[in-house]
Amino acid sequence: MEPAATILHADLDAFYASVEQLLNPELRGKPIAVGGGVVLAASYEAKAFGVHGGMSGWAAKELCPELIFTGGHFEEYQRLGDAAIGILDDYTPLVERISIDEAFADVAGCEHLFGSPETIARTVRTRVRAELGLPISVGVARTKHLAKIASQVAKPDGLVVVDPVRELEFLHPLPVGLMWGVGPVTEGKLEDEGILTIGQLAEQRTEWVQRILGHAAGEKLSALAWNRDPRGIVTNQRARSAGAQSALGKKPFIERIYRPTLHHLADRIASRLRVKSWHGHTITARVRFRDLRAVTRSITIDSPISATVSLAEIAEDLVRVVQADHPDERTITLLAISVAQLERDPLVQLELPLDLADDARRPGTRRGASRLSADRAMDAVRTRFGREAIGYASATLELERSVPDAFRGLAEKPL
DNA sequence: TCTGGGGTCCTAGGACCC
DNA sequence: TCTGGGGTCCTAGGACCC
Repeated sequence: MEPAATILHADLDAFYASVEQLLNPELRGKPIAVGGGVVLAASYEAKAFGVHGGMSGWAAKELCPELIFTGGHFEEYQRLGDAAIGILDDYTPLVERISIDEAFADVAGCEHLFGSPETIARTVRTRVRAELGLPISVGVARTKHLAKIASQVAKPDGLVVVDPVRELEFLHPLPVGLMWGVGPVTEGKLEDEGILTIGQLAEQRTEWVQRILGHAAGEKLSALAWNRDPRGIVTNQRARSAGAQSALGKKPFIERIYRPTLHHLADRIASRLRVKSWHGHTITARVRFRDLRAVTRSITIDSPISATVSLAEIAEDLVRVVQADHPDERTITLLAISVAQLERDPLVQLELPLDLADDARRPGTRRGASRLSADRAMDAVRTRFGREAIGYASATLELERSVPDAFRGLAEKPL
């Protein structure tokens, strides 16, 4: 007997835009974009004009002069996204959330309670529409990869069930760009070889694909082209790194500019880490120049980092290394910090001089411990009175923010 | 007037160790 | 002194995902 198609992939359609149209009936049926300087999400009416996420607001307005810019209901995005995924939880504990608006679920063994996978998918779609007022597309298949492709094919507001005996019939005529892991670069390389469909990719030997795309990517895509996808549902994924970035427009590459920005970024990251008593060992700073070329410098240190000022100082040092290596670059357009090699330290509450990296940088001092204590006091104030209540002077200066902090939180993966 | 923010994984070279 | 091979870690860059 063939294994059954029990994996669901559920994906809310044009999510932020749909929420805005839900909240304000006057926006329904109209081309709208969430965001301003950059389009974070576009309604289907706007997509018909070629407007899409990531595009500058200016370019979007060119394509669609009657485009309405709106948005800002961040709490509603979070609440409705959680509620939609919560409906999946009613049918199976095996739910893997991918982002605010997307999740996989495995309903194997749920038939006697709730009906077939297709029935459950229909029920989920009906409930999301009835209880939340939002359109959601669902794909049902035997593997995650195929379920994901099915939901993309089902959009907007549709359902596609892939019969296990007709998988390749469904998969092979589709363009390679629909595959997980094929972006513009890979698609271009394959097109150069005359490969446009998943079926054409499947015809090639794995060794050949690996030579074109690299060892790992070649092996993975060759398998996926035959719908060989070994991945199961993984619940409660934790982040392996935490970062923050800020686009700056065009700013001179000088300390007076990058120092306050790095402190603000360090503050965001370090406070997130401290909430969960995490710390990290590898710190990466990224600087993007005017031509969008980005350079990174990183360092791995034995002792853990979770104090804001220590993280900021290390990031500053890394940025100074970038500057020394690129003396001709006078303008920067983005700064980013990321912390990886995350660990939870069982000793963290002892307030030992944990920040040995900082101490190593200043032999004979024990400032790391006091920094962490000060941070914890500040965290406590923020817990009671909100993030904006208190902060480092240098980090709370008037920074130009292209995207509000409330939006940033939506993209964060739980630590 | 091209490009926001938070992530994951892979590759390739070099250092270092056995 | 030179030479071999394998494994691991670190660093920099890049592709991709939502």
